Amino acid sequence: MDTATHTAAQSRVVDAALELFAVRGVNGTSLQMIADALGVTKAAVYHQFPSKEQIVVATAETELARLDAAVTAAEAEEDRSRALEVLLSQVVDLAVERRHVVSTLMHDPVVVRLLATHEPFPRLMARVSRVLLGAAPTAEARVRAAMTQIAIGGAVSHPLVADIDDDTLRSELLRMARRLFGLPVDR
Amino acid sequence: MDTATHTAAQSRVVDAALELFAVRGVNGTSLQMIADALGVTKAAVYHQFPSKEQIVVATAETELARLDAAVTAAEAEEDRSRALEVLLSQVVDLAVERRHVVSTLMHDPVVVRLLATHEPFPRLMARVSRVLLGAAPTAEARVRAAMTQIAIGGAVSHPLVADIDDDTLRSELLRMARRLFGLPVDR
DNA sequence: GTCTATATGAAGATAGAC
DNA sequence: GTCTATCTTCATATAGAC
Repeated sequence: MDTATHTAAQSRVVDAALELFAVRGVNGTSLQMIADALGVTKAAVYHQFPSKEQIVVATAETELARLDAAVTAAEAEEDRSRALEVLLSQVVDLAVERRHVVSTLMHDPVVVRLLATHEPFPRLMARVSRVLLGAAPTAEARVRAAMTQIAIGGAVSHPLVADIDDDTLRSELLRMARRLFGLPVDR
Repeated sequence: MDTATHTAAQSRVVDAALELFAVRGVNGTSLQMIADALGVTKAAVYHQFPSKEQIVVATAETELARLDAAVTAAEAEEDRSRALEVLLSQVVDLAVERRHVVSTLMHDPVVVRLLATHEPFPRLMARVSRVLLGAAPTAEARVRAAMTQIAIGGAVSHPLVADIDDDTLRSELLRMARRLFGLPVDR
């Protein structure tokens, strides 16, 4: 999942697109809007990416590179509790840091389809789920894993927490997540 | 929040629109698609609603009527724990029953804007939050309230729980929600 | 309540010059 | 890397007949 293969001009497109996607959704964001945000024409944007879909893929890749790193770190832990702790804390960090874009990327219909069908995204999501599920994928474990992914990713952009600073939000989210998994909460 | 003011033809439009919105998002759903799903022409749809926006409003009203009922029931409880229990259990019921559409309605950019700006939706959302927050809107309480709304609404449509039957999903979600609020879990 | 037909604009995308 | 100009398709929306 390489971000390094992007030129500077491509990165500028991705950054501008991401901000717009977060507010208006992918389908609500036209190439004209992206071009306007960059102060260039549509044709200039098309010179960087062959289609709008490829811009969406590039934004998803950029954001998910760090999720990949987090799940890789978790998988390296032998003890299940430690693996969970590593994944939850890194995912919370990531979600808070990217709080203004994370919810869209998880819920936008276009992105959802991409994450479900376009490798390497489904594979990455399966790895995240595997760590959260543990050995026994009971109904309880699956509901808990689903709630965790959704709750962390979605809560960071909820109006109720809009004026909570990053540090507080991070620690509160982590407390809630640990509580769901029966991990020690205080540290 | 009246659903009864719709004619049969209007209700058919709303039902068809809702199914499409859930899969493709509002911006990804054209009036042509809605018309095709109903086997009529676009003009026939425009005869029922003056604009696409009004269709979106009607779908939101239809779905949120029952959330309104749930929060009204909760507000009638004097004891805070009982109010929470009433709201959580009814919201879980509602979310599970409407699991294929609930996530869209909470996250679609068009609907989100509507819920934030178009009365009576913001008022309803504020009432839900007030019950969940309780007397002291601390950071912890706000994060918990945000996580709860998001987790219940979003988890029901998560791939991980796709093949869990409604009854199991309902009881597991309720267990998780109660755990977050320190309510008794077993019953 | 539904139709045909049409207006008007904006979307994604391409050609080719600078 | 960016531009102007253009193509095609599809969007929302309206007029008026049946």
